[in-house]
Amino acid sequence: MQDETTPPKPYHHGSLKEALVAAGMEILDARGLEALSLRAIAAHVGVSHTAPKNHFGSLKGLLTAIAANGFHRHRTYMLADANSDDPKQRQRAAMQGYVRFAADHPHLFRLMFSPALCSFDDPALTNAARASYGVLQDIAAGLDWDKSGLPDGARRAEMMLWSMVHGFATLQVAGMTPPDGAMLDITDIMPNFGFLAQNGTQNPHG
Amino acid sequence: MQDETTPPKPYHHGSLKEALVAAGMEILDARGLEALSLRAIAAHVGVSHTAPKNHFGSLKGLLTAIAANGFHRHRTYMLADANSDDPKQRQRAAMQGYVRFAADHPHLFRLMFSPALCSFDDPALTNAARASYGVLQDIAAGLDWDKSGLPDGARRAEMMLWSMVHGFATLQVAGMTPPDGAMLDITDIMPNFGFLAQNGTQNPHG
DNA sequence: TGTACATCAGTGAACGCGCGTTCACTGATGTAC
DNA sequence: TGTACATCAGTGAACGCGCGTTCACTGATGTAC
Repeated sequence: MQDETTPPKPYHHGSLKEALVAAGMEILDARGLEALSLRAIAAHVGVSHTAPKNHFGSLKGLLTAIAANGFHRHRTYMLADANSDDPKQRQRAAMQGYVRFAADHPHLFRLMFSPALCSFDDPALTNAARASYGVLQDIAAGLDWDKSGLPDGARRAEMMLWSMVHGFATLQVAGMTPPDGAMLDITDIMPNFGFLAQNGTQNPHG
Repeated sequence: MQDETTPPKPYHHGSLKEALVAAGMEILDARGLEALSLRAIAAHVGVSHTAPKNHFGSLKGLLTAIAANGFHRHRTYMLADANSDDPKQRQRAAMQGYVRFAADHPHLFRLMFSPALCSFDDPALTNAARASYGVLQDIAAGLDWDKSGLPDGARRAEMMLWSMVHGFATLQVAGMTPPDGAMLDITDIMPNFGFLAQNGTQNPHG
């Protein structure tokens, strides 16, 4: 007795692949990385827990797809203010976007940097990660950070910027702040980076 | 038939608590964080897997003790050159020690910064972590990093230094390096920190 | 236009695994008197 | 010096749980002719 408003659930899902990735995201945000199992994801979509195998091969394949999607969103966060006229503002926004992404999706962020869980042999994942890293690269290129005259100055600047913002995000996600610490903004710990500084935004004295 | 060279194993271990922590360290280094279970640790010591409960209450209690021990070793790594006459060298060594610890004990490092796995309510853990952080604080105090005139300069400098070195170590442990990247030394990405720089140690040109 | 058949997508029961915890217990130790 | 007893430390079987994978299967779709 199936009336017209509740059509029978079709045998084939139609877009199960995308649905599984989306479900994985939701479980990550709601219940964390430890709750992210094949069975949990399949149940969230309302499908047999063996169904994902057809699309992803194994759990690791599904986690890899989720991580790749995460890097796309990560990039979007960093480009939130990409249309701003003010280059300083664009750069600040990218740094803040990196950190905000980690704060909004701490477990996804962890997954994305866990080579034990997702496979960085997968081009979809590495391409997504590279695209996200490209935003950082563009900023580092303008930094003129390394004045030592040594070669590899560009890479040093990139690695410096990446280390700092990644460390900040990681520590924040882990709840690690200096013993007496109030929350700082990422741009407030890099005032020496001329065009990144956001002087006077909080508690200016004098 | 027990000869004198193989005395019977005593019913009481004598120093099971310490032995369990040591076993946990060894399992972490040899087989990783995922292999670190109550049963594995107990088996490594040669004891019933319910025995740890008497000393640690639960798995989390044992992991917390392991993490606390990890922070002690972490501090020791940073103080490797603490007796050097050259303050620059002491500071460089501390940064490098932070990174080297993570490289030598990647899974322990991960555990130490996983509040989901070990309890930061335990004073033994927080004290050990604070002691380790103190080494960073001492370095940051000499940095004169924040020239903005804003209050909280000390905390900004600490957080900057901590973020950078922690990010660098985390990315290295995760196998994340810039797309074309050879391995850099932590001190090579911070040449602008005057007294931390180690100019000309690799590939100086001119 | 119809039919046969290969392929794809999803099912559901069963498997073995390792996990942390509970439980009643026993061996060893320490302490009061 | 001896004895009773409480406490501590470790045992080993059993529990229920959730996991990823395997397996034989069935429903749906697409394609060749």
